[in-house]
Amino acid sequence: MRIGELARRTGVSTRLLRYYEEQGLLAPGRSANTYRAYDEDDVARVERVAGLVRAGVPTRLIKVLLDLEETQASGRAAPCARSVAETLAAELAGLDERIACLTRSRRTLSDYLARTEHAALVADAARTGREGESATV
DNA sequence: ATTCTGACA
DNA sequence: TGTCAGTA
Repeated sequence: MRIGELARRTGVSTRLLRYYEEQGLLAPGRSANTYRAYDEDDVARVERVAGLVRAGVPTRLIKVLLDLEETQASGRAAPCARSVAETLAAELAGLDERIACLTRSRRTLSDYLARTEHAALVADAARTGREGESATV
């Protein structure tokens, strides 16, 4: 199928489909007319990518994850290359850093607000019910 | 009508 | 990301 149909079937714009390809997330073949040619597997692949993007995973990492899955699917040789694990570990460290930074910001604003006559507006950190977090994709 | 690449907002 | 251009 060509890009238009894939876009309709996955709900992902043709613009994004080409962008994903540019990022190495998709590798459709080309028909004689130079049009991109996608197969059924690409439909699932795109849905997978879209899900990860919605989960906030950077395309750079999605590529790592997808490559890893393919490696595990075809050759059951290496469950997870050390280099891949190191990339993921570095990403984790980066997230921890950002979380720490955001936590400081949160505390600063929270403490300040608590000192005003609007202390009641301070969101309780322990508040549960967190929505919008898409499940494991 | 549909896709392609590159570029701008 | 959307969209416009100029093609094939």
